[in-house]
Amino acid sequence: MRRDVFQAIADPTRRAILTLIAMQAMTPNALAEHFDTSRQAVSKHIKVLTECQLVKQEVSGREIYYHFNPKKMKEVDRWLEPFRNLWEDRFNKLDIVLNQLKKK
Amino acid sequence: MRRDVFQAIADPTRRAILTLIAMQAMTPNALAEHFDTSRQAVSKHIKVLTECQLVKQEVSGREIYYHFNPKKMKEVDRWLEPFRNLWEDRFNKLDIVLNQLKKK
DNA sequence: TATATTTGCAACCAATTAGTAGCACGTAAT
DNA sequence: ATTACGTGCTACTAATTGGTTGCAAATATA
Repeated sequence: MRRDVFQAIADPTRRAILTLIAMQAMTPNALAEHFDTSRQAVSKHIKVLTECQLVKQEVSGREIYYHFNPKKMKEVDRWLEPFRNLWEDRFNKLDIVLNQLKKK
Repeated sequence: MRRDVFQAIADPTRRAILTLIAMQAMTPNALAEHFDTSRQAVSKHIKVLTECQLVKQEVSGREIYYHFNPKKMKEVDRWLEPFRNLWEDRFNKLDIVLNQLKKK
C-alpha cells in the first residue's frame, strides 16, 4: 500500500486535521467534532497520517492524543525546494527587468 | 470533480512529470519515453496537471509543448508556511527548553 | 492525394479510497 | 460488579483513480 506524505496531504479533511493538531494535540473524538463526518471516518484519516508518520500517538488512559510531527512534513518542503527557485529567483529578475523598462 | 494542486502532486508519476517539464517544456510523446507506461496514461496525467493549472500548453503545429507553471505550485508552499515555523525556529527553542528541564 | 504522425477523448476494467455500521477491548465511573 | 465511554479494527458499499484499447481530428510528409 502506497503511504507517503504526498498522498496523505491530498485529502482536504486530512489537511484540516493536521492544521488542528499542529496547534494542539487532540483525541479522535475531539477532532471529529470539527467535521461533518463520523468519528470512524476521522479515525481512518488519522490512521493514514500515522502510517506515514505525520502524526504521533500519546496514550493517556482510554484516550489517545494525536500530535503533529513537523519533521515528516519537511519531506514536502524538500521536494518543493528546487521549484521554489523558479518562482522566486527568476521572477525577481523578471521584476527587475520590468521595472527598468518602466523607468525608461 | 476535485482537482486541486494537492491531489495532483499525490501521484509519483505526476511529480516526475513536473520535475521534467520544470527543466524543459516537453511534448506528451517525449514525456512518455521517460516512463514505463503508455503515451495515453501520461496524457491523462497531463490532463490532471492542466486542469489544476500546474501546467500550461503551447501548441506548435501538431505538437503540444507542456510548460510548468510555478505560480500554481506556490499554493503548496503557502499551505506549508505555518508548519515551517514548527520545524525551524520554535522547534529548536522547544528542544532547548526541554533539555534544560531534564538537567534540573 | 494518400499516408504517417501527434494528439485528445471516450469506453471500459482493476485497484484504491472515503465513508458507514457493527463489534470487541480497555479504561473510567457508578 | 455493572454500566458508560473512547478507541481500533473488520466487513461492506459507493465513488474515484490509474491504466489500457480503440478511434477520430488535425497536421506533416511522400
